[in-house]
Amino acid sequence: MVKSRNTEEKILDSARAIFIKRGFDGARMQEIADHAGINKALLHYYFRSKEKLFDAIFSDTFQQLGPSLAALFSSEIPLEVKIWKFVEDYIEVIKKYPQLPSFIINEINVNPERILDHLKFSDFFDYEELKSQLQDEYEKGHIIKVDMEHFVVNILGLTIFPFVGKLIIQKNLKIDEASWEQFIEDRKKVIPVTIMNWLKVNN
Amino acid sequence: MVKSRNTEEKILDSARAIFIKRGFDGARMQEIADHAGINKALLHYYFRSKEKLFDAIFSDTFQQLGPSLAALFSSEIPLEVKIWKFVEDYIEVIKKYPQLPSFIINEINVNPERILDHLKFSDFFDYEELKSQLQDEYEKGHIIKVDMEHFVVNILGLTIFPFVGKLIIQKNLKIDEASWEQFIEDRKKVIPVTIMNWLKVNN
DNA sequence: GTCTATATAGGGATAGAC
DNA sequence: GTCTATCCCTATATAGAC
Repeated sequence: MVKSRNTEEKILDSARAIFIKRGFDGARMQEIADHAGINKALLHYYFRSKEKLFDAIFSDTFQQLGPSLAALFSSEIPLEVKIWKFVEDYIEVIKKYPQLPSFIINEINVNPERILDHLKFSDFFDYEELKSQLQDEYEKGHIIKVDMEHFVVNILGLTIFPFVGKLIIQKNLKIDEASWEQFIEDRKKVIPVTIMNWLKVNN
Repeated sequence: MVKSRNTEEKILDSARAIFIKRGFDGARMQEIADHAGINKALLHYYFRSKEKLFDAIFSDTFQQLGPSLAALFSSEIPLEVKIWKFVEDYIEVIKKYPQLPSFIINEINVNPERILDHLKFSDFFDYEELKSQLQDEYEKGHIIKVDMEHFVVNILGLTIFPFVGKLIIQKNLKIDEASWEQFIEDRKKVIPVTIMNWLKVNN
């Protein structure tokens, strides 16, 4: 029983690593088995098929993300603090799974129906709270008028894009691995500044 | 000869469509053949292997992108005009191949070496020109001091992310297909405003 | 639960007729 | 140049021993 639990976890960890690295179509059950140090047949013993194994790791991975961020964005703290904290937390989360955003984009592109149900933005954002907060700040004259949708897409784009475009950016802007870490660290400041300056009322 | 040219083009068009839709690993030579209305064996007659076919369409696709944008960014027009025009042009280009950014991210993630050589940011940006322009504007007191790297990543992130994240964004922000078109249209304004406000000197 | 061996299918690639 | 038929390998999945 204890043994079994360990094997199942080894499989899940290996499957996650390989699926994220290769994508669903590129992943091989053999490679997952090798990575877990077990036999291919054992994968099918624990999870009936490749599809089911994929579903298992995908749900599992997503339950590890999100929660902390959801709480943050729906909370009653000031908008500016929210932005700074969100970006910092979000970058830290992605750093743990740097290939995850690319992977998700991959799979959604290739097979939307397989993956879309797993994803709920609402785990991350409380839109109504955010929407009324933006409206509120605008009415008080603290910020310019912006659509919640563009606000969300701006923050996510600024935050996520460097991770999904990492190799292209690195190669073309000639940023080596050491500088890259610093570059990401710098974005924790650049992104909130970009957003806050965008929102700032000037006249 | 004329006939042959047409067949080759049909194959390239079909291959592009299927590769972009399914990714390299998910693409099937059979599906490409069906899409082109020809036989599977004919694919191998024109292009020896799946890999070679992939390389052919990839180079080909990229030669269609870029040129206009490269010229724009290295030109001597004012920074603000450059940003507005770049975003507008870039969005228009991506709209022709909306799945292309996801596809590139896919393939780079899964098999960097196969694809990375095809990609040259320098087709799009002249960094030195841009860098000195940013420095120049800063010294004149027109804009705040920003790193060229973050400037580039900001613009690209704001522009590209909506396309790669389309389905997630649509689903979670409840934007239907009709509104989506308008949303993208709106970004032609939102993005330059975001960037320009970010750069604005306030004190 | 875990292994070896094998069934079965799918897909890239080639042979050869026309 | 284009087709049909087929080869052959690879990958998922199952059977069955231990």
